[in-house]
Amino acid sequence: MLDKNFDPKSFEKNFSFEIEASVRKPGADPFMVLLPPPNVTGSLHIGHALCYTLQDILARYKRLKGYDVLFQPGLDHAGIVTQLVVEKQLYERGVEKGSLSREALLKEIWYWKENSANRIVDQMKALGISCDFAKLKFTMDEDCKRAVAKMFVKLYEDGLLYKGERMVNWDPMICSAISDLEVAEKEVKGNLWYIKYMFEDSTSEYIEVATTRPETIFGDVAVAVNPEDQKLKHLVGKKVVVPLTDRVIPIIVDKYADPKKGSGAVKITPAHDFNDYEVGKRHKLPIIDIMNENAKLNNNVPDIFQNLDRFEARKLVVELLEKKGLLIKSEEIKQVLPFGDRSGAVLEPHITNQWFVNTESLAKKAIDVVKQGRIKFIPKHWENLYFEWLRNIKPWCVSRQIWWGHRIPAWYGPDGQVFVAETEEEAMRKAKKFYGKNRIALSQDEDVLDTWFSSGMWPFVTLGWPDDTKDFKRFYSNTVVLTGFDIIFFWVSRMIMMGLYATGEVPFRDVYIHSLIRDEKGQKMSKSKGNVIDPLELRDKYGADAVRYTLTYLSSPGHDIRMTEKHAEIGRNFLTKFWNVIRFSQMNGCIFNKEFSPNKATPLIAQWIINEIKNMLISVEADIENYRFDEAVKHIYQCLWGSFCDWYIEYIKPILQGSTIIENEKQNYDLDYTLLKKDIRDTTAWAILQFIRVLYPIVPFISKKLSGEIGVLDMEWPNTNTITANFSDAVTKINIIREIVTSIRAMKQYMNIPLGQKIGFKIESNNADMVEFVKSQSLHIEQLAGVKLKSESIYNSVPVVVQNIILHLEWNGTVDTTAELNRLNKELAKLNQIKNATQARLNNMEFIEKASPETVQEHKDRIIDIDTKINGITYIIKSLESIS
RNA sequence: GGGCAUUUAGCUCAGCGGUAGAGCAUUACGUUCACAUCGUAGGGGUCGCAAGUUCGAACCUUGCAAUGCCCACCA
Repeated sequence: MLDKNFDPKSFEKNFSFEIEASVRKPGADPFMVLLPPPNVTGSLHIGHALCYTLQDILARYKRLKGYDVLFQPGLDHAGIVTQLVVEKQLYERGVEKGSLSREALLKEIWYWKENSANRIVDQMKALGISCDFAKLKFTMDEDCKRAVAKMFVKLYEDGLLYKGERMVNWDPMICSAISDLEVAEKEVKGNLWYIKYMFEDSTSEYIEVATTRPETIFGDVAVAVNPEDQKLKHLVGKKVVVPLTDRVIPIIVDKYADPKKGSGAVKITPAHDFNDYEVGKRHKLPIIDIMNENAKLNNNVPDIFQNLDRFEARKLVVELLEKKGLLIKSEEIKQVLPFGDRSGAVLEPHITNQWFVNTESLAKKAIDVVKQGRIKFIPKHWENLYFEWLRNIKPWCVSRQIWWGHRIPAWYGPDGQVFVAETEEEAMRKAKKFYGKNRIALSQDEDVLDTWFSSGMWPFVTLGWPDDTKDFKRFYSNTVVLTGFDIIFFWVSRMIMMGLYATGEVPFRDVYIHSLIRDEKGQKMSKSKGNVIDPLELRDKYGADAVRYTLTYLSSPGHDIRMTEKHAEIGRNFLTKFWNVIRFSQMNGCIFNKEFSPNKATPLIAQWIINEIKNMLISVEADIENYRFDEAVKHIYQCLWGSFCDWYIEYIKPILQGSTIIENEKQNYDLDYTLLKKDIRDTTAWAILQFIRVLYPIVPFISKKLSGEIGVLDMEWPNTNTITANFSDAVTKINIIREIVTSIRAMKQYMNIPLGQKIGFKIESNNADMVEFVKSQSLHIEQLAGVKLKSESIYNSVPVVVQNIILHLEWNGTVDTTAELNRLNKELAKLNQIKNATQARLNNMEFIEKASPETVQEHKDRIIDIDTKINGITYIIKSLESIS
C-alpha cells in the first residue's frame, strides 16, 4: 500500500535505468538520440536538465514503442574553457599561470576532468537520464584521437585544410587564436582622438587623423583618404611623420577611407586591424607588428613604450601627444569592441601562422541537405539562421595555442618542412622518404585543435568511425539531435558539414531546437548574477520527476522559458495527485486484471473514461512525434486530473464505497452489483496502467514505483488500436450528467447552500427516456451535487435547466437572487449574441455556398443548442423573478 | 545596416481560418477517510495597432509599433 505522504526521495534513489538503457533489440528499427556532450567544466545547469529531459522522453518513448534505441552519452573536453578553469583553480592554490610544464598542466587537467566527468554522470543519473552509460565517450578518448587525426589528414590531403599566415582574432589573455564564432561584440564607452600628422616638410601643416587606438600609431604605414574626397585628395602623395617618432609614411588614396567618418583621413595599421590589413595588401605596404602575444608593446616602438600593456601605452601616447601639441581634440564615443567570449579580454587582430579549414565547399553541401529536407530543423525557422551563417562562412581557424585538446597531427622537419600524418610513425616514414635519409629529428606541432573540431565529428565518432562498425551502419543517420539555438553554428552546422564530408551521408534527420531558460525577468541565468537554478537542488526539494515534469510542461518551443523555482510546484502537485489517485484505487481493491478488455466494459462511466483515455493516448503519441512535449504533458494532465480524478473517480465512489447505498437503491441498477463493482475496479486499474505507461517517459521514477505497486512491471507503449468499441453513446450520456451536476452545484452556490447540504430535487422532461436515464444515474448525481431525488411533490423550488431536462431544486429559504439574475442575464445576452452571429451567417447565401457542408451543419446545430440553452435560462430567470 | 522571433486574462504561456483556452494568481464557499501539494463555483481578454484577402481573421497578406535575439560594420 502506498504511503499517505508522497515523498519522491523515499523511492527515487531505488531506481536506476542503466540496464534498460543498454538493452539492444537487434531485430527492431534503430533509433539514436545523440546527447550533446556537456563540457567537463563543472556541473549541469537547468538548461542541461531541460535538454536532457526532453531527449530522455524521446528515448524512453521510442523504447516503449519497440525501437532499438541507442541513447549515446558523452563528455566534451571543451579545450579553452576547461584549461582556463583549471588554471584559475591552480592560481587560487598559488600556482602561477605558465609555471607548469605542458605535461604537468595536462596531468592537472586530466585529474580535474575525472572528477568533473563523474559528477556530471551522477547528476544525469540523478535526473533519470537513461543514456547507455556503458558507452560513455569522451572527446579525447583514444579512438576519438585516432578519428580526429584521420579527419585532419583527410582534409589536408583533399586540400581543404592548410596552414597559413593570416590575421586572426587573437585572445591576449589566453594567448591563442580563436575562431570568429568565439568573438562576442560588446558596446563600450571609448574615445576618439584627433591627432595631427605633420607633413614631412613642414612644421605647421598637418593632416588630421582620428583614431580610437592611439597606441597603434607605431604600426602606422600610411594615411589613407578617399579618392572622392574633394577636401583631402590633393594631399595624396605627400608624406607625413608618424607622431612621437621620426618615421615618414605616405598619404595614399583608398576607397576604404570614408569622408564622413572621423576626419576623413584614416591611419593604416596593417598589423592591427582587419580592414587595414586588406588596405595594406592592396597597396603593398609594409607590416609593422608592434605587439607581443600578450598585447604588450614590443621593440618596434620607441623605448619608453616597450613592454607596456596596450592600455597603459594608450594613456602615455595620449599624454605625450597632448604635451607636444599634436592632439587636436578627444571625443567620447560609444564603440563596439570584440571580446573573447571565454576570457572576456578585448581581442587583438593578430597576424599569425594558423591552420584553417576551407569550409566553403563543405558549407554548400550542408546547405543542400537541409534545402532538400534530408535534415529538418524544428522549429523550421532556425533553418534561416543556419543558411545565413553557412552562406557567409569564412575559413575556420582550427588551431589553438593552448595545451588541452587534440594535438595537431603535423610534424616538422629541421627545415620546417611539414608532414601531416595520422601518427608520428607515419610522419617519420614520410619524412624519411622526403629527405632520403634515416635520422631525422621531427617535432610535432605545439598547437591543439579547436574543441568543435572533435565535437563536429560526434555523430560518427561515437559509432566507431573510421571503422565500418555494426553500430555505425545501424544508427548513423537514424538519429535525432536536441540542442539549444546557441550552438547551431558551433556544433550543428559543423556536424552536418563534417558528417557529409566523412561519410557522404547526413549525420541525423531531425534537429530539434529547444528553448533557453531565463529567470523571471527574462534575463540569462549566470552564476555572477546569482539567478541560476541548480537542477540538483531543485530535485532535492521537489524530486527528479517533478523537475522533469515541470521542465517538460514549460518547454513550449519558439521562445525562451521564464522560470523560477516555484514552477517546480507544477510538477510536484501533479505527481501528488497521481500518487493519491493510485492510493485511492489501492484502497478500493482495484487490481490490474489481465483478462479485462476495455472493449467489453459495460458501465457508462467506464466506457466514458476509456474513451477519454483513448483520445488522450492518441494525442500524446502525436505530440511526442511532433516534439510537442509540452502539449503531451498538458494532454495527460487534463485527462488524469480533469477527467479521471474529477469525474470518473468521484462518479464511481458510490459504487466502490457505498455498498449500503447501492443495496438500498438496487432497483435502480439492472446490473448485478458485484459484477458492476468488478467491472469498475478492472476499468480503474486498467486506466491507471495506461497513465503509468504514458507518463513513464516523462516521470520514470514514480512510474516505476507505481508499476511495481500495481504489479505490472513491463513497460510498453499503450496500443490504442486495440480499443475498438464505439462508446459515443456513453460519452453523450455522461456529458449530460456532468452538465446536470455542474449546473446544480452552481445553482446551490448561488443559493448559498453548502455543497454538503443535501436538498431535494425532482426531474421533469418532455422526454420520458431522458427522465428514466437521469433517474438511473440519480445515485451519482446525488453524491456529486449534494442533492436527493424525491418522489413526493416539492412545493418551493428553483429550477435548473439542462437541455430538455428541468431539475427542480427544493428550497424554501429566502434567496437573494440579484446576483444570480445578473449572471443569468449576462449569459443570456452572450448566448443571444452568439446566436445572432451564427444566424447572420446562415442567412448569408455566400456562407451557405462557400463554407463546407459540415461547417454549415455545425452552425445549424449550434442554433438549436443555443436555443435550448436560451429557453432554459429564460425559464430560470422567470422562476427566480417570481420567487423574489 | 541585414535578418529572425515574440506581442492572447494580473503573471507564465497554449491555440494559428468556423461559439477566446490552461496553469498560477484572484473572489466566494468547503476538510464526508485518495489528495488542502485538495475540492466546488465564479470574476477577469474589442487576441499590439492599422489596412487588406475571405462568406468568416487571434489565426493568412502587407505596413507600423514595442520587445528580445542573431549576423555584419564603425576612424
